[in-house]
Amino acid sequence: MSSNSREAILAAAKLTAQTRGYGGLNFRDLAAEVGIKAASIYHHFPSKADLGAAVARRYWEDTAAYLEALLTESADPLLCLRQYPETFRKALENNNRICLCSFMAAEYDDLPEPVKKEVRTFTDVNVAWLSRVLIAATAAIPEESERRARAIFAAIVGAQLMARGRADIALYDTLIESYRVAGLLPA
Amino acid sequence: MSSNSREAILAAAKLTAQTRGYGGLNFRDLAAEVGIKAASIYHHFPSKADLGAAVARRYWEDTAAYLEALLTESADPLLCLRQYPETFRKALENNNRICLCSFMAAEYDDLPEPVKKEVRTFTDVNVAWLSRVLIAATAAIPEESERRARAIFAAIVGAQLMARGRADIALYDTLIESYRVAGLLPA
DNA sequence: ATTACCCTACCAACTGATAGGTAGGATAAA
DNA sequence: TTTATCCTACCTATCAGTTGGTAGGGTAAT
Repeated sequence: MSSNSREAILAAAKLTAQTRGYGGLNFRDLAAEVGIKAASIYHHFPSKADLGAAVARRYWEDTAAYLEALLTESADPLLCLRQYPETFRKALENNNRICLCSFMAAEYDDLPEPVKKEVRTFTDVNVAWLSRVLIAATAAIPEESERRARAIFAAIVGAQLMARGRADIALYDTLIESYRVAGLLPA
Repeated sequence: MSSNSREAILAAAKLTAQTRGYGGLNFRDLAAEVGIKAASIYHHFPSKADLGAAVARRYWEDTAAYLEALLTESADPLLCLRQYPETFRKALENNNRICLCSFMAAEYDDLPEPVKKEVRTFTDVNVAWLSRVLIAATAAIPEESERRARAIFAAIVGAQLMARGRADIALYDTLIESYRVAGLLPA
């Protein structure tokens, strides 16, 4: 445990950014949540941009690990695919939060370049995983499955955002169900 | 012409909010764009919350009028439906902006109640219009078409957000095309 | 004695908001 | 037709609070 505070900062920043975005992050509140002073954060992160990038990076790293574990546990790729929307549902369950990178995608113009890069990678990780699972589950050709992977990802992100705007998880569920009915997601 | 500045403020605030959100709005920059002083904005809007609500309200009013005109001009509801994604495309064309209410949906927790209300109405206006057109175009039952309307709206919002995160309008186009292929949107 | 970690005490810049005033046009009573 | 009164639309000056960030010092473990 080289640094407990660093991890605590990262965790608190993640939760805040899922509710208030990158612009909503501030050192004082963050420090208070962790139990240190604002200036002490600078010992772990040289600037807000660095913190933001670290948070976004950790976010896609965790996502990648989680999705990988899903595939390892289950032999059935179709089952994995059906479970995918559950990942985004969890954010809503956690106090009507949304995906960190969805929020930051909205804030894109105001993001420092290093943060932008990590946000982009989050999308890449998700699309790559979906595409891979899609190929395994439906035997589609790579190019086609990549297009479909992107469509699924975008649709789910939109569903999450719309559900947040109503603070209504049930709305998210019906949207996902509608995607299945329409044929965007496997039934 | 009771007040030209009021309209100018509304127009400038709309553009800014589409790029930086409600939190990104500030009186000084806004005033500078309009050509007046920050304090003078208070003559037209009692508070930032009032300004935000007025901007969001004007936004859905304009959208409602535009969509209504679409229906009036064309006799074919299916054609209207096919044109719908074009509305959201225009925001991206305009300097990689997104729908004001998508951004504000992300910021939902930090929004004053009056602003929240107008943001919700924007969704209602869009879903109601889509539902109506869907019924006319596909002869579906109201309940079913409402579910589908919501799905279409959410998917398009997601596509717009994803395209912004890459500053890539072509990505938006391929996503919409994928929705058609998948059967979410009419081909 | 060096490093990791955290502190107090600042700072300049910026935030929404208020107080109080000015210029000019409309209205209406004298 | 002058005078008094009010209104719209803006101004300057200032406020208290918050922001990201810095300087420099303390302390405990290695």
